[in-house]
Amino acid sequence: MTTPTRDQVLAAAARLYAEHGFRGTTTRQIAKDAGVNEVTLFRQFGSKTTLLLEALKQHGPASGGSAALPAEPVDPLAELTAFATNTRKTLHGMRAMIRKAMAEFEENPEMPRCMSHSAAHIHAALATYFEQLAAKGFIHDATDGKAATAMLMSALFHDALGRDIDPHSFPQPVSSAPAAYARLCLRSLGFTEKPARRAKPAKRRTA
Amino acid sequence: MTTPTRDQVLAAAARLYAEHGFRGTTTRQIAKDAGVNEVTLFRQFGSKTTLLLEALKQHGPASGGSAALPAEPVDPLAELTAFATNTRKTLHGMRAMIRKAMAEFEENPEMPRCMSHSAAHIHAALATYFEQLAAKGFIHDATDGKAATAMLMSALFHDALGRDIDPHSFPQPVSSAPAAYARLCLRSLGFTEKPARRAKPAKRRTA
DNA sequence: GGTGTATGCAAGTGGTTGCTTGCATTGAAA
DNA sequence: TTTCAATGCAAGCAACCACTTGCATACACC
Repeated sequence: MTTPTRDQVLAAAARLYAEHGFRGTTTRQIAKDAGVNEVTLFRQFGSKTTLLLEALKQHGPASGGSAALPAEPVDPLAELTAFATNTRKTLHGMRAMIRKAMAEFEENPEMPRCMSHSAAHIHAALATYFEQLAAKGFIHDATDGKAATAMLMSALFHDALGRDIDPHSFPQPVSSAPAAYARLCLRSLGFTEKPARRAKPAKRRTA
Repeated sequence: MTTPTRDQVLAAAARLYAEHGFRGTTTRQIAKDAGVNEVTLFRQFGSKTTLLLEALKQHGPASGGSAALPAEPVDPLAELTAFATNTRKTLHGMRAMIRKAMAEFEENPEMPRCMSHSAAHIHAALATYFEQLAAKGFIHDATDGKAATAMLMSALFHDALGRDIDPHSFPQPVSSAPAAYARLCLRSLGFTEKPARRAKPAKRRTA
């Protein structure tokens, strides 16, 4: 069922949705961008709504795995910085689509929810990582792990979505921001940049 | 020039924009909600675009002052918690309008920018507060104050905008979240819940 | 060859949208 | 009383929208 035509249509629909939102995306433009006739859209998907829903399910943020957190923490600051950098970049690449989906939440709640699936995965990976940090003695306890997870994800999310709108509200330059978020997050959990219990010294990046 | 008619129109326009966005807001509906004839809109404002721009300038988030941070820090944890609670509530009340404005940033950059004015005020007040915390010895230094400011604002912003979409990503219950954000933020700056240098014991709210 | 399915093309339908026009009404200032 | 600006009302306009219909074409499978 994955005809090339269908994929072209879904890709064009997802791209146009990210650029213009639901109301701003017209079936004529989708057909033109996909190189097919407009009636083909309705014959294949029935309506504009189901077409765009399918497009977001397929070309949404599900494809990017992007977790990139080690199962065994060794150098928390370096690892969390890499995670933050990676996650911010992924979110930044999808910022237009995320903004549109969030804005249309009241009118179509399914679209942002299908995106929050991937966010939930990242969130869960981060929470697990913090629990292991606590188990290994890198941080005092994990009672605040959930709140710290939410704060770090919020910082990355807001940075990815809002920096081009209001750069003044974010640390400059952008390349240093994820590291700052990671460092503050770890410190908020009591991390002192050296493992408490006996842990291998491991390689340590010079800040 | 502030005829009652004009104000009714602007209020209705702002409310409908928050609910349906730019494309979803029709001049017919604005006129109906404001209780005036549709042609009055065009005679007074010329076009739908200038009307909505004016509506967001006037009924945007400019009215809410809401800073609520003391000039002289005494009990940082209590004060920052109050600030976080207050700010989150304010942002939450405007979440629909903020979402729409952010989503339409590419097509109309002025709308979200006029909203970021008030965010900049809150941001600046928070940064100043952190500087005073450092000066008073509550926290070690203020080198990370800007990043911590951004992180706290991001947490409040993301919470206010995203909790109804994806509640699973945020600390539960919502009433405890601002306090958690404030506590983690202070700890990330080295705050140990008791002033370092000699500071008056002052009244301390029992947590 | 015959059949069925996917697609293209042209045209059209009913509805909505931003915006305009022409004319009547009001109400306050001159 | 006259004047003038603001508003209402009815109608309409041109464009665009999602979606449909009827028919021709192409291509795969039997």
